[in-house]
Amino acid sequence: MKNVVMLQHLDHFAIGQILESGQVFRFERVSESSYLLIAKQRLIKIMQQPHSSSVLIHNTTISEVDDLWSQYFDLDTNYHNIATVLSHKDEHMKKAVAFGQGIRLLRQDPWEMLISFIISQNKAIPHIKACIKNLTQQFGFPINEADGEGNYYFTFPTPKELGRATEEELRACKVGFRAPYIMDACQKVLNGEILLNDLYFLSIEEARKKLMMIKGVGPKVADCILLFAYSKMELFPTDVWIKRVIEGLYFGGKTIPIKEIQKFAEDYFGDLRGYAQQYLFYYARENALFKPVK
DNA sequence: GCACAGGGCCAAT
DNA sequence: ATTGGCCCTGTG
Repeated sequence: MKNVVMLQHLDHFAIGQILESGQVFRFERVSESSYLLIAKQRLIKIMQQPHSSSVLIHNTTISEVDDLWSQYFDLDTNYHNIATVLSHKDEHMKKAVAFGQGIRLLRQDPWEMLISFIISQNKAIPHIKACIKNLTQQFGFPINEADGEGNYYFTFPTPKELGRATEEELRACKVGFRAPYIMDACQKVLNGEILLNDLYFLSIEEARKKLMMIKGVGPKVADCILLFAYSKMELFPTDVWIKRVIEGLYFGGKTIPIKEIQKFAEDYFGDLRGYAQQYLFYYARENALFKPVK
């Protein structure tokens, strides 16, 4: 890891909150102020002291920051305005936004998000991370740079690479009943039935419908893909955490159907509901809010 | 040690 | 429209 780039005067950028808010799975926490991240076929180390507006990125260059990381970290979006609007909704949102101060919505790779969120269903985040790591080690290729301690990391396998896997090989990566789902995704992408690059230009409803043609992709998984890869900020993926935190904060703990929760989010958060979802997810999960008591 | 739930979805009723 | 089952694993 040789080249180091320093970014200064970053507004609303906290690497810990960004990576730990459940939108990305290919990272490792090295210390409180240091993370390894695998993205864009690269391995970088990001260092940021808590509450600092400066960030050090190891193993990259200025031109890569301009060409890759600026877009990946959504540096052109003004999060000050977003955070201000959401904070003024009510006291709950004020707390959630303050807690998640520095969160940004990453612009990630559609294929990686597709497979990652197929795997995510009915799994806990550490387990999701482990499965994805297994897949990359089995079917990706080594990134030409170690982490400084001799550990090697792997690219996310392409549709072609992953498409060569048998169901047994996939199950050996601990993905369980999702193995046929992954195979179906590979097949539909490889045979051109799903053109991931075209989804950028479709309406949300059309893109959603396309993604849900893949086995194992339902409404929640499709919304995560569209939010985290295609930057459809007017989506509000509603998982168990979001469902419980919305019910807890806005419906007195009453059980509410997911459809109604989505409608509430649309009316209440408007076009900012993708951001609201991210703050609320991080807030609820980190603080274990509204977990059913045993 | 065992029951349970985890960034849900499918298939059968 | 509703519901049981699901691979696997960390947590209680």
